[in-house]
Amino acid sequence: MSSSMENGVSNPAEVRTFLGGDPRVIAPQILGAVLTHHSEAGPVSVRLTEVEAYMGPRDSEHPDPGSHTFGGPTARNAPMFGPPGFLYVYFTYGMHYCANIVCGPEGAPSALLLRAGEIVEGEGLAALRRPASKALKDLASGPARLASALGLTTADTGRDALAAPFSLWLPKTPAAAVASGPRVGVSGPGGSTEYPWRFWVEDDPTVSKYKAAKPRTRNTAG
DNA sequence: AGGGTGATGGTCT
DNA sequence: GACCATCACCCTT
Repeated sequence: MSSSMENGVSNPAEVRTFLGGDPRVIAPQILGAVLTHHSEAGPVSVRLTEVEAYMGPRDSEHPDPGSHTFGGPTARNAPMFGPPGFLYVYFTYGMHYCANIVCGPEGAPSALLLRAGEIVEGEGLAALRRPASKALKDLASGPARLASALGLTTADTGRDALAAPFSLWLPKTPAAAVASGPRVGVSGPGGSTEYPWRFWVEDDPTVSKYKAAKPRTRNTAG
């Protein structure tokens, strides 16, 4: 066993218990964790440096208008209503995937959006999947970039992140300097400072660049 | 270093 | 049919 393994936890039962609570509490502690995906082309591992917490539906103790569960269960968000430790992957903007790890006890759905990380294994494969990336630190410096680098698509939604072909390793000592602020790309009150549910490792170069979304109209003529 | 914008389709009302 | 939990690229400073 490697020394890094001795400094952390990868036992699925232990990790699932850890994920079974409030994602806003889990978020600062999961930073530094390493998620691995073994594909036929090889493994890619990412050390998480930025996550966002999303809470349960309307009738929960903490209503979250920014969450996909706000309107209640649908076919898409079904994994969020299941047990913790499973993946919720969705397709957005007609071209990108974003990956979450489900948190909270079953019946009180919540999740952590994996927003950014450092590729610590399989850089070559990750770079093949992310041809536009010009620097190693940008391979997973955004939610769609991270999903792409790991090779995650909606085919992976509902799959167990703690069992083959996935694994999740948790460090025993959490990241020292964690910052928090409003979530990115969330419109309405869910994106305000009243919901400072984005957490990141301070001064880490792989954290995504915050760019406020500007409202735009789309040309539907034709 | 940072703003503007085209691409492109699932999901839900 | 409006809205996206976005990215890359092309501009201007």
